[in-house]
Amino acid sequence: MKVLTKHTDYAVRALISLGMKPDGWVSAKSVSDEQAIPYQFLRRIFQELIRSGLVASKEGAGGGVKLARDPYSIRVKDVIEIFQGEVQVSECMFRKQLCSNRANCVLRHEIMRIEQMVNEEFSKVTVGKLIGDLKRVGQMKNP
Amino acid sequence: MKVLTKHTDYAVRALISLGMKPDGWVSAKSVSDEQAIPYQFLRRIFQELIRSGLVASKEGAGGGVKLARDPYSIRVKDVIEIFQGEVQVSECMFRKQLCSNRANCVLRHEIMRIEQMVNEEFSKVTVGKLIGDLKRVGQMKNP
DNA sequence: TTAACTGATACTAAATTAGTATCAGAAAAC
DNA sequence: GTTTTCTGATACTAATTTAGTATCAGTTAA
Ligand code: FES
Ligand code: FES
Repeated sequence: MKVLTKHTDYAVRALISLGMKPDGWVSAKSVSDEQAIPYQFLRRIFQELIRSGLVASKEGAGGGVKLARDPYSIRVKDVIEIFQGEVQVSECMFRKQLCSNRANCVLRHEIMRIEQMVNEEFSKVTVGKLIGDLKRVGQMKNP
Repeated sequence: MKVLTKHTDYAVRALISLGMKPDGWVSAKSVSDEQAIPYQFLRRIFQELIRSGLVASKEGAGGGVKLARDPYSIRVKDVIEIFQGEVQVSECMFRKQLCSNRANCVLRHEIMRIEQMVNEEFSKVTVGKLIGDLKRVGQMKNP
């Protein structure tokens, strides 16, 4: 069971990459090279991030992308939601016909409790925090 | 983002169904009818559950399946692992070349912390507990 | 006017998930 | 002893999701 798809994975890494070069525009090409993400795939990921307002872009030579917001305001949860939709453990494990009182359903409670926890956890992790961690430990190659 | 697949969903519901009729063998057909799960699909799900030792089976007329263990010992986590493998948030968000010190990787820590929490939560929920909840609230049609 | 970019969108490939079909064999019922 | 009711095993197809590619139009700076 894998929770994060490549879309999310690449997107977070691309955002971190941008967050580490806060001045000026960065081309998708350079991020693609640096992070070894397939170029065209990354292009489309950026377009989503741009549409969602996390990333700003500038066309033409010398253009590129950069973070549109404070890295600490960009939560991994936001990225997941852009590419994978709302976290939901299961639509509804027990169908309506079996579960007359949906609002009070105890099973649903269990599931939603877990859902909420996952959401909270992914909300705590921001791009800014990840960059901070990386810098502190000094693991990422390109500074 | 959906965490549980139909396999897991159906399996848990089938296990609850069995757990509610603790005496004697129950045919896959009757569970299929009761829970509105495609028959052949359910057959294969039972075969997995049998192989994994959660369910016992008896061939021939009058045979069928039943829980092989105490319902309180069957965790939803076990079922997930049978059908969807280990819960893992992401293989490794930052590749080896970017992340020299895998053991100390801070990003990995975040991810594994979340992974562990999800696992713990799904470990707390057992078939027995779900049956207890259902009975207490009296929602499921067939007793 | 050319080179380096993004915007938009159509397309293909691979993997996973969901579901179906079939045949063999065991046990009970008749 | 043969018919019916069941599981064991396995092969197959369909649908959906995920991953990745390709192309062309348009913008900007040099
Ligand atoms: S399980 Fe869906 S409402 Fe109860
Ligand atoms: S992100 Fe994979 S080890 Fe650090």
